[in-house]
Amino acid sequence: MQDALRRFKADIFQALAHPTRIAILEFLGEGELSAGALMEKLGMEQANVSQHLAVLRAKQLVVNRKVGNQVFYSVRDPIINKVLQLMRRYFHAHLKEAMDMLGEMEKPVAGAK
Amino acid sequence: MQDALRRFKADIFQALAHPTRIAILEFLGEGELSAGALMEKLGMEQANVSQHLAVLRAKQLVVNRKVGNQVFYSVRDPIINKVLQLMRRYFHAHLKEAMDMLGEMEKPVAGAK
DNA sequence: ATTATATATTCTAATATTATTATATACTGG
DNA sequence: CCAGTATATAATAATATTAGAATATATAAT
Repeated sequence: MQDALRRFKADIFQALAHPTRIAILEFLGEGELSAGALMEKLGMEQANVSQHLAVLRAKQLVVNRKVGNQVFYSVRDPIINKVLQLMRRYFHAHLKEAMDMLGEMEKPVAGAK
Repeated sequence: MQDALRRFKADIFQALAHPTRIAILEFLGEGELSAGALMEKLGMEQANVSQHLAVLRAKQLVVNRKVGNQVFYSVRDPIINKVLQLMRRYFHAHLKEAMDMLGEMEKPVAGAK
């Protein structure tokens, strides 16, 4: 069971582990948005955004409701926003190292990347 | 910049996105441990644990100090523990769906899984 | 010096994730 | 019904991550 719980958490983190999906969640943190609106804000391909939304849906991080032609998305549980908030704090606490990490982007650590 | 920030966050989440690494961080949450002790607790191959530690090190989620023969690890910033705590709350809030998700483990969603 | 112990790295095959392109579905207005 | 708009899915090629086996390095003990 302990292990199942960890797999669950890992799955959620996996869903969070993409800049586009983080952007989506951050935009949705300010309120409900249609898929099209998100696409606009992100400035990305329709199909790509839709796929990332599918990932977030699969892990139930977002919910959607259909209104006529459009599909509106929102974050299911504000805890997720809190997690992202914590990450912001973490980022600021380690700004310097973070910048370095972003700069290199290619440290030759085995198995890592 | 906004985008760099999101890449940074995504990278951290990526590092968290594995059950073994979550287990490692949770064990370390209770206090410093040697690589060997972790290996014991996890019941996994030495090389495998070492690789996961390398990932956590690369993202600076853990720090290590060498004492003679051994290497002791600890969590660098307690914010990470808070994140894991929040995930526990999230898990409990959605226990039922979580169980379902773990049960299936193979929903055919495009781009996902 | 030799052997033993603790930990890290390299290599590799299997698997998963990603962006892109093409196509499909669903709803709306005429 | 037909055309148009909004969104989702499928297929695919490029890339990344994973576990496991083999090997390397560093320290300690004899």
